[in-house]
Amino acid sequence: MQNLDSIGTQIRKLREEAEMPLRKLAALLDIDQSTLSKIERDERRANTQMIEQIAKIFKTDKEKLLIAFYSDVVVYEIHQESSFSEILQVAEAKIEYQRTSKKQAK
Amino acid sequence: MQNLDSIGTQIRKLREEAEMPLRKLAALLDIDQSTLSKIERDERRANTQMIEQIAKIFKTDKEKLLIAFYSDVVVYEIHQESSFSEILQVAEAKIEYQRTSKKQAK
DNA sequence: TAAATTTGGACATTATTTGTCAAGAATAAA
DNA sequence: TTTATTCTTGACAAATAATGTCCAAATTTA
Repeated sequence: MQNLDSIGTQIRKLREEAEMPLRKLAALLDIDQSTLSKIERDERRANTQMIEQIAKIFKTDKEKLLIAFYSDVVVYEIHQESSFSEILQVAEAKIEYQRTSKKQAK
Repeated sequence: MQNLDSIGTQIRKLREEAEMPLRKLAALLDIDQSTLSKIERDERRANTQMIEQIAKIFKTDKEKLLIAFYSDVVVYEIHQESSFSEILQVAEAKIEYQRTSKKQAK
């Protein structure tokens, strides 16, 4: 199954497996080390450019990281809602509908 | 199946079915009419308190409106991503995991 | 202990969201 | 068509949230 670790945890694991200090990864990403520390502990959000750079640095699948990243975003938005399962179903149907119809569903 | 109209469209339909002018609903919700106009056309976001008030005003199912609202939020966050289906799957698994485990998944 | 690494918190800066207004466009009524 | 009503648009300020930066404290490693 898919990796259910948060994007922060996945980044930290990649970094630790590579035995790279946080300070160094922060430098590569051109962000403050305290910012990266917070990202790895899910106190701040990464952005997609960072995810892409991280995938390159650790030679890992960019798409998997992006899935971890966006699923965290989705969880953050709806985790408190009891009907989360219906919400996700409807969201999927909406996206599919937008994709398949020429005209944009407004 | 569920209603795939955007939350804005659903609000507008409820209001028009009740033959209530936008101006009046805006007053009931205590927001500017231009703000409501934008919400109905999905240019601005409603919030959950508005949704709840609207459900009461038009005596409709609050939960269905909330599902429309949150699914729009989710669509907005991930619609540009090709792996949206996987993202939603992982998001659901994450939420279920959080719910079933005593300890919070961090 | 000393060195290196990571974390926490404060703060300024920037970006995004929200509220408000007034004028213009569209629609309906007279 | 004129008038009245309703709705939309854009501009702007105010409030809120996100981001970048610094530095000292805490933690971990050697």
